[in-house]
Amino acid sequence: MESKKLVIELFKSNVWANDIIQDVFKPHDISMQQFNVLRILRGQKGNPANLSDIQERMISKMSNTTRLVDKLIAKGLTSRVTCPNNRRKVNITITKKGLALLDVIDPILEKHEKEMTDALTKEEKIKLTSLLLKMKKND
Amino acid sequence: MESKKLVIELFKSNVWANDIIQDVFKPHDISMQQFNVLRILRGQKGNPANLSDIQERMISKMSNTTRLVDKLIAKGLTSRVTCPNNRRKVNITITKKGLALLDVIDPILEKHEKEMTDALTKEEKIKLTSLLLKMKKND
DNA sequence: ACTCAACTGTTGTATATACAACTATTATTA
DNA sequence: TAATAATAGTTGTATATACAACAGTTGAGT
Repeated sequence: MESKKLVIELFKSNVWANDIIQDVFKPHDISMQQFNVLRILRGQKGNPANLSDIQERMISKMSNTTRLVDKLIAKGLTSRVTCPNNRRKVNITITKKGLALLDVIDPILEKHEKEMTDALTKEEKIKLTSLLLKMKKND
Repeated sequence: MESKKLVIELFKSNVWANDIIQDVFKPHDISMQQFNVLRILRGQKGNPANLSDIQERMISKMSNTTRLVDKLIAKGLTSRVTCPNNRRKVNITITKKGLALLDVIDPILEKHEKEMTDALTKEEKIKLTSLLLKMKKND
């Protein structure tokens, strides 16, 4: 019974968190997944990434990273060129416009992350995080 | 920082749980949402439900419950007739085939729910559940 | 009874995601 | 070196979801 309750609460928590986070991104015409790609690209610090690099670091597995990048390119937030030394690969980089968008969204996201967890003390947040990790056998 | 870590871990936990739970339903050609509708209908104990009844009890909000029920009907798991006393409403009921499917899936789901949380003690499961509830200001 | 608002559900459209088939390129190996 | 396998990414298709517009039915006020 505790297991069932927990699993249900996990799903409810996701719906709840999703609703809040999507509201952060919606005004900037970007999805959470697209934002994650941008963050990964920024983390490359100028070095290009190829598709499998991005996929590895995405939260959800994403079989369709190609189309995700397509959309970012259409918005001018990333660029893509085929890799000269291995023409199967592509070099994906974030543009200045993409970096600027991240600069706008970052503080808003952080504010919402704080607000949505403000019913918990710092210790409770840490405890909750570690229980989630333990559940997934990831600690 | 604890807030950001927690939010990320929430999303990762959902991806993780989704993967496991979807594997439970996939062999039975049913989605988690469809299964939830069936469970709600079974909970009616013979009384029909209309769409808004179902929507209220769904985990995710579902603007498309109509089509979800369409699919269950196509599989012979539910039936739908317009409500005689209020023709705007529909009476949705679960069929014997639907009940039988739930009987098959229930123990499998329960097994997976236990297994996926078996890294936690009973007390930790309860603690985790209550922290999730507290986070959402739902306790 | 007539008009208008509210309710209930359905449908259209756009976007997102999952899975499999496919293309092009590079590496292996016989 | 020719054939085959492995790699990297793209595209097709089906399904899922979100949001808005729509249609039919009922209720309320005049």
